[in-house]
Amino acid sequence: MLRALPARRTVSSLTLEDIAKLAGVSRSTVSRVVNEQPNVRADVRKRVLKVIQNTGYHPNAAARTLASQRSWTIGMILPLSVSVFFTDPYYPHLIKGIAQACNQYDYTLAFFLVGSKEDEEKIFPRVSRTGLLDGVIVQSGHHGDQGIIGQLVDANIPLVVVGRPFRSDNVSYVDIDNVNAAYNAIAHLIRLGYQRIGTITGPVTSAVGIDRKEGYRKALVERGRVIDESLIKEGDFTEAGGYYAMQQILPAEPDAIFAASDIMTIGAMRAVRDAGLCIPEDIAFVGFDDLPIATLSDIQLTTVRQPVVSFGAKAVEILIDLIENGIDPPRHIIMDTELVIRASCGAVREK
Amino acid sequence: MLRALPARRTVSSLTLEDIAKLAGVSRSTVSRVVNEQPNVRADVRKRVLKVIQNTGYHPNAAARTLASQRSWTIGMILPLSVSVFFTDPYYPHLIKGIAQACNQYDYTLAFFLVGSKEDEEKIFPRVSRTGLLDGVIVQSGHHGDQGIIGQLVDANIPLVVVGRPFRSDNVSYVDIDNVNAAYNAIAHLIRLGYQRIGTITGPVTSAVGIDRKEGYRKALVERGRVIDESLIKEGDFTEAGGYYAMQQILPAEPDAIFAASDIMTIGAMRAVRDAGLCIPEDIAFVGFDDLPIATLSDIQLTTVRQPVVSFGAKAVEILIDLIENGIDPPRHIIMDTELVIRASCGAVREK
DNA sequence: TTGAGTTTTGAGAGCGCTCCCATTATAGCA
DNA sequence: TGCTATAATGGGAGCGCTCTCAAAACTCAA
Repeated sequence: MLRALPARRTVSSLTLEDIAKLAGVSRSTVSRVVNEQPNVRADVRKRVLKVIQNTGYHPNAAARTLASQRSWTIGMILPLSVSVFFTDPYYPHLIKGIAQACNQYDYTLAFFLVGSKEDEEKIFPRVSRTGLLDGVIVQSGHHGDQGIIGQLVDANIPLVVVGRPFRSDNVSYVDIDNVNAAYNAIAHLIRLGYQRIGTITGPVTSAVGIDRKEGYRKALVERGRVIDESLIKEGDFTEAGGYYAMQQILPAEPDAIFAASDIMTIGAMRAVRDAGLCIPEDIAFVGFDDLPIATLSDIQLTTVRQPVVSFGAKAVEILIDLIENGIDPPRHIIMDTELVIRASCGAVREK
Repeated sequence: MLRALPARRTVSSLTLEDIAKLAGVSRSTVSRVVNEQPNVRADVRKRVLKVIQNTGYHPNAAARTLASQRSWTIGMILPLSVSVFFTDPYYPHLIKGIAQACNQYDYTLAFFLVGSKEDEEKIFPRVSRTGLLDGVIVQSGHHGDQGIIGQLVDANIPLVVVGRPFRSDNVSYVDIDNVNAAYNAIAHLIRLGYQRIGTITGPVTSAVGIDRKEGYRKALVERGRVIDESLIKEGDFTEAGGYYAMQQILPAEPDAIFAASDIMTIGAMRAVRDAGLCIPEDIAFVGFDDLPIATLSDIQLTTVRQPVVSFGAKAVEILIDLIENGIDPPRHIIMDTELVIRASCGAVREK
């Protein structure tokens, strides 16, 4: 043999049959007890439970999966540029929401990070192995996620997308109303009397980037304002991207900025301070996310709160629903956002 | 029946047998081809491969695991306080390292977040189900991880700990020399002429907290300095914790601070600025980690670089070694650190 | 052409569970 | 007390692989 086979683990762990023998019943009865099924006499159930307790028996996950065609494992795919994953606290929050919900429903969470082009090509074969996953959650909103979403849909694998994907028919997703959330943020700035409101958008290759920009335009246009393209720059959801975009907007002399994420807002505010200007006196800010960093910086951030942890929890719930009750029709969940008003927009006096 | 059983997925996916029939060979031969074993005639192999390609066949993961006693899945356990997970960029980096290595070796990564006391109790039963995981990586350095580490060791489950655990005999781990790394940082500050060097430690319930503090003491004592306890405060690896600890140290009038993480350094520097002092003129800083945030703030951070992404990659490599070649003897890997000198320690002029 | 050695192939058993169905025990009622 | 309806139990088949072992096919030298 050219290639050494991996060593066979010889863990002599207990089987259903062993427990059955010890409890003086059949395999089937033990199975019923383990799976909390009815139709087992109370005293028998108790006896079996005692043997299980004493022996520390756990059912073999693979055998169970093979026989039941269910793995009680869901996959989480994060297709994203590396820089964003490391700087944007959005992801830890999402992961937390998903992981917690998995704990709660006793599902195992398999984690797939798609960092490179090669990862991208191999992700579908890896994820679609039968007997591995019951369903998949994909974080959308970045380039390159359409491929895997399409493949999963075509393969009829239960799927929930976090953030509405571009082609959203046939796909279940959890999202917020990005247009409306941005609209409200801008309406707030207009109400406060700002005249030259700029925006740092997300990548225009993402639904999030497009929708929040659309909300910005809509709010201005509805009030008869002219859209000044020099007040609009594209960011990439990083601190550095926010800084750079802000530098580009500064010559257009904005008096308020709406940025499509808190982390970009932090970067943009740094650019403003570096230019010797004051926040919010010279330029006011509204961010997006309301993650802990929003209150960590010197200036408390006015920002659109989106329930990121709940995204995760909800995505898991829906996915389990799809797994157990079929993927049709697709479920679409729009969660609420809220404009949290703090100091950076100039509406509140700094303490 | 009281409790509805989950719907049985009726995915009529292909089996080895199907491929065998289509290729006109036996199940065994197809298995050999799939597993890249020798002793298959070249033309037969080609024919089988073609059928696999055309049909899009993937072996069933559960069946394979059941028969081979190997799941090609490893678990990653993050036992930690929620606040740290969200603010410290250490974790995304570690996750990246582990996830990338799993991609590379074609292992699946199962992710377990232990957030609460209940999670803590349930984690071992969840992880130790046979047929689920081939091995486990645990992030150490926090309270409450000793329980799960001990249980895994007792159960003979292949295990690699990231960060030396308290009881480190019998346990494989990946770590740095924290004492020495801190020692070098302090030596650098002494060399620059600072007289009242303080430190913000990690929790003294963690090996990291203890060791880095020990390095601090050692460097000072070796040079005949007296340890001033009012210059030493405990932090919790959060920005807010760094801020608070710094506020407590300020009355002791330090001229330099070594903080046990970059994120705490950021907080501490904020406290210094809030007190109207300048960095590094009034108080110099050395941090620990050298994650991207170190260069993101206004003042470029001098900091001890530890190879976090490599921790993850190395941990996976060692774990696979343990899985394939047995867990004895335990493997201990100490990786290199490096003091990265930037502006915050006063050694370099601010650009 | 034959026979020994080597390579290639196929059949069988079994991994540990679930689920169906047949059988047996129990309860309820006349 | 017998009879039926119902609850509890056990056995068998099968999930889709891997791995061992025996059989078949092939090689090559005498």
